[in-house]
Amino acid sequence: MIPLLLIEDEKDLGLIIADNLRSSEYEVSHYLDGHDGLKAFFLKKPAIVILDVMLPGLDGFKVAQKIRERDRETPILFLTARTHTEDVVSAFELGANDYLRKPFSLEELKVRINALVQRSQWQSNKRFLYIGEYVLDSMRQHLKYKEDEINLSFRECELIKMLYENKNKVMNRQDIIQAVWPHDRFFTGRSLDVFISRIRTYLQHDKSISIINIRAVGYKMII
Amino acid sequence: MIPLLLIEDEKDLGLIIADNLRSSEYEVSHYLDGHDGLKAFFLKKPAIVILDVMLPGLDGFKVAQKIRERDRETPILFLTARTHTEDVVSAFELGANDYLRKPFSLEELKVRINALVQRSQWQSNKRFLYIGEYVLDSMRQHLKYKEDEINLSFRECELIKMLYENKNKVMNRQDIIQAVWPHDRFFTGRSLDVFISRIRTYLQHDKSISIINIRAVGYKMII
DNA sequence: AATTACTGTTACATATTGTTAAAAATAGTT
DNA sequence: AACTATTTTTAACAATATGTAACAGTAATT
Repeated sequence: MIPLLLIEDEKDLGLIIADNLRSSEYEVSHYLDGHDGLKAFFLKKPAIVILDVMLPGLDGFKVAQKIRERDRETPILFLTARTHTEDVVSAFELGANDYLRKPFSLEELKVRINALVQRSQWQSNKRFLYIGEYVLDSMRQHLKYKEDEINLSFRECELIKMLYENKNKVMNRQDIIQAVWPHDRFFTGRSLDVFISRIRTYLQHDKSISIINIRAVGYKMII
Repeated sequence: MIPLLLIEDEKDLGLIIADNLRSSEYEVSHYLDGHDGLKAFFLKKPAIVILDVMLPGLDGFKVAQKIRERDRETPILFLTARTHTEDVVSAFELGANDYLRKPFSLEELKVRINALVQRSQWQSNKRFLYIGEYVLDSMRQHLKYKEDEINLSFRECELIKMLYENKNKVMNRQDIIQAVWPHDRFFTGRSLDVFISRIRTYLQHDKSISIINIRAVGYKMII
């Protein structure tokens, strides 16, 4: 079940949406007011937020803004009755990921929600990562290149996943270590370098993939 | 300029869209037919694809499918005249990232495109700098001259980038140091001069590039 | 011209990273 | 428990990046 936060003041509409989504794979928390909704966000950490623009108390834009101050990942989908494009523009500027004009079909809403959740990192337990010409099956810890399949160890797999999910960004050593060796609090050794070396050789067949070092900072996977 | 591929068979609509987008920051390639558009995709590697559903030759769904067989990253936005939600469902299943119903406002289209491009990995429109006869891949930290490719270190790359982005302007020492050595707060040494010396030798093949010193002030890249 | 301040260049010292092999730890099996 | 296979860490050495020092060269100032 995927936790979903719905903030919508029209009681009936809210109920219908909530009901409909519950019957698929979502666990819906429904709030009628901006303040309550915002509080619930930080409490429940939903995978996605469905947010009405016009709300009593705190309007949808303000709620989105508050959310984005502390969370840049969770997708937000706006529901809007207004038709002005400026609204849409400001919604996107506030970090909205999509919007839907009322009236909308429930089918359409579901499609959008699925799309957003699927590509959001809430699903970072995504099983298959398509890394250049490689396919990483993070569940089975397999790395496939064309017909060849390599068995990865747990940490090898975690490291590749971590770098790929942050591709084209510099990841500093500490953050990588935190992510891949979460329990070793006094990790001082050079295992990371050894693992980097190893996964470089795994990934060497696709020339468009490279892991570069930023001296005294960390690593960056480029693809 | 961000490369954008538009595949739309209605000539006039296509022209209007292309025109409008060109005036912002997009470099639009417009194709009227699925087959041509698909070919163009692999040739031009656009940052985003705008794809009409109904097309002569290969329809939009098939084009998307073919694209997704080899590329899972580039965002695809569908334009559809049909209203059936099933269409939308199948579009998303094929890997579409968004869709827009005709008729739509150009403003809205732009908003959507911006949102998609921004969160896609193609933010690297600054990736390649064309410095005289050299090409700097600032992501991979490579400097290419004709067939030769040099691996740059992180700071070498930053320095070249910094000077090139401010070409023909005098940059004073402190500003350069701030940009390239952001953490070293008590950097007093002469590394900058040494690095300048080094990148001068890297860039020596193209006589039209020079880095001159402005005594007691800083450096200026002339090109 | 002599002095001074700054820059160019080279060589070297040091710190960080790359790579390989072996040791140690862990998990799986008999 | 003993043995085996696998994973992870450590150790050692090689390669590279960066900073420092030294000295040569150049421009400005006296």
